[in-house]
Amino acid sequence: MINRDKISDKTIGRLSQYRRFLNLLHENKVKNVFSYQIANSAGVTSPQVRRDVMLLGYNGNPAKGYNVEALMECLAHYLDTPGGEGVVLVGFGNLGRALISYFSKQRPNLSIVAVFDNDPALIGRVIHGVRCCSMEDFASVAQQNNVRVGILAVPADQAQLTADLMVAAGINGILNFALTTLQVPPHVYVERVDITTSVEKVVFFARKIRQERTLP
Amino acid sequence: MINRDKISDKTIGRLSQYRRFLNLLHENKVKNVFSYQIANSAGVTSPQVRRDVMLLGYNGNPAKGYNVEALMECLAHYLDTPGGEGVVLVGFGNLGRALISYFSKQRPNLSIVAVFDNDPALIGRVIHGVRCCSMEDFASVAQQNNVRVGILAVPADQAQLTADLMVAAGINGILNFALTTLQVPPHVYVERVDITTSVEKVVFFARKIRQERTLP
DNA sequence: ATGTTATTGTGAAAAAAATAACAGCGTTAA
DNA sequence: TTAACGCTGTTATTTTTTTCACAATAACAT
Repeated sequence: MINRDKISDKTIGRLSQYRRFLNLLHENKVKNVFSYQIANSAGVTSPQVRRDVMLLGYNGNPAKGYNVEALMECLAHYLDTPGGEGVVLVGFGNLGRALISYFSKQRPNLSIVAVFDNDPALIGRVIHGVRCCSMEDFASVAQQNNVRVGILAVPADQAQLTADLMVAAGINGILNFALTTLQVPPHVYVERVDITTSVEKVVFFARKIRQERTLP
Repeated sequence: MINRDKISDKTIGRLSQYRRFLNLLHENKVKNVFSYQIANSAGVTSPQVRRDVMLLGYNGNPAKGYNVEALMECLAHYLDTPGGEGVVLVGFGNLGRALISYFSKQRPNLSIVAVFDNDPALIGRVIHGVRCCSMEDFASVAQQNNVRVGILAVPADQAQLTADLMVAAGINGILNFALTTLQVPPHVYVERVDITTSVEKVVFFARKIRQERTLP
């Protein structure tokens, strides 16, 4: 029996990464893989991979490593929602469009059910087969499709309002690209992608490396 | 003297977030702020904030809290490159354009020096005052402008090649949006923004919350 | 059969991060 | 002037996460 209780944020992130590599292997008809190979592809250590895999309850083979298909299946069973998960996207700007094309290349388990924007000029436009709807239809579309996860790609000043709409429509997982910390009830999980912070981190550590290479 | 040595990735991320809130306060003419207010804005705890601020070497006042301007200055001194940092962006697709508009609203300390793409149809196009250049000019532009940080917003199959070009041109900090783990020399810092993984995390934890609310 | 090899699975140790706890101290108000 | 208040600065504690280390083991060659 898998214990899904005490699993951390970080572990899920890594499992998701491992899966991408496994997909690649599977496409190339590779049958087995060692922990250090997975580790290498994800930029982590091999004990880390073994430990993460242990959580899944999957057992590898000391001589052949992990069976690619079996491990993929195990990961899918662990990470994916049975029957697939529908996601809504709010914001049909450049970022929204970029996200749509990310998803169009995705596995079928995750699909964008609908895209919304409050700019009348954008409503009705189609990209990658997805049509932009008016925000007025948000609650009804989300509820009819039983959507639980929303992606927020709107300007910061509309983010909280949009998040409130999402929560009211029954969504309890939000991926937030807006440069704001959202206030949401405790039963809503928010993952934030903060591009400004990411850039500042890169700038800082890149500079730090340069300084360390120059001085000592 | 500030000790920049043993600072972690996560701390820098938080400092960057604090700064955004401080900016907001400053615009609103707020003079002082308490640790718990900063904590609240960034979704962390107040001891965490005090601890992070401690690293900067800045001291607050037990009765008034932190002086907004002084703390901002301290953060700038710590995080920013004196004279500003120029950044190059590769990839003029939807994501690239979204990033350009993110930056156009940014503080002047970070600026996009140039944007590149290898699609001839895009070269010469201008967005937010930034013109798209050919990849052929990459090395010369990057070196002439002394650029150290690059943003990678190209499809996965071109990511490694582009990263190699960046490294060859003297860049030692990369923000990678492509769905690949880059292989770079140890003196190059890579920060990855993995949208697929982020979505899968949200899906997982949203589902977990639903299950925990239904069952017990 | 059996020895060899390279890997897994996992408890134990170490490291890192977050949290708690509280002494010390400006400020304010009496 | 002084007492009360509520916050900061910092040390200690706890929790979480990662790494280490090695016994157990399946496959393969001999």
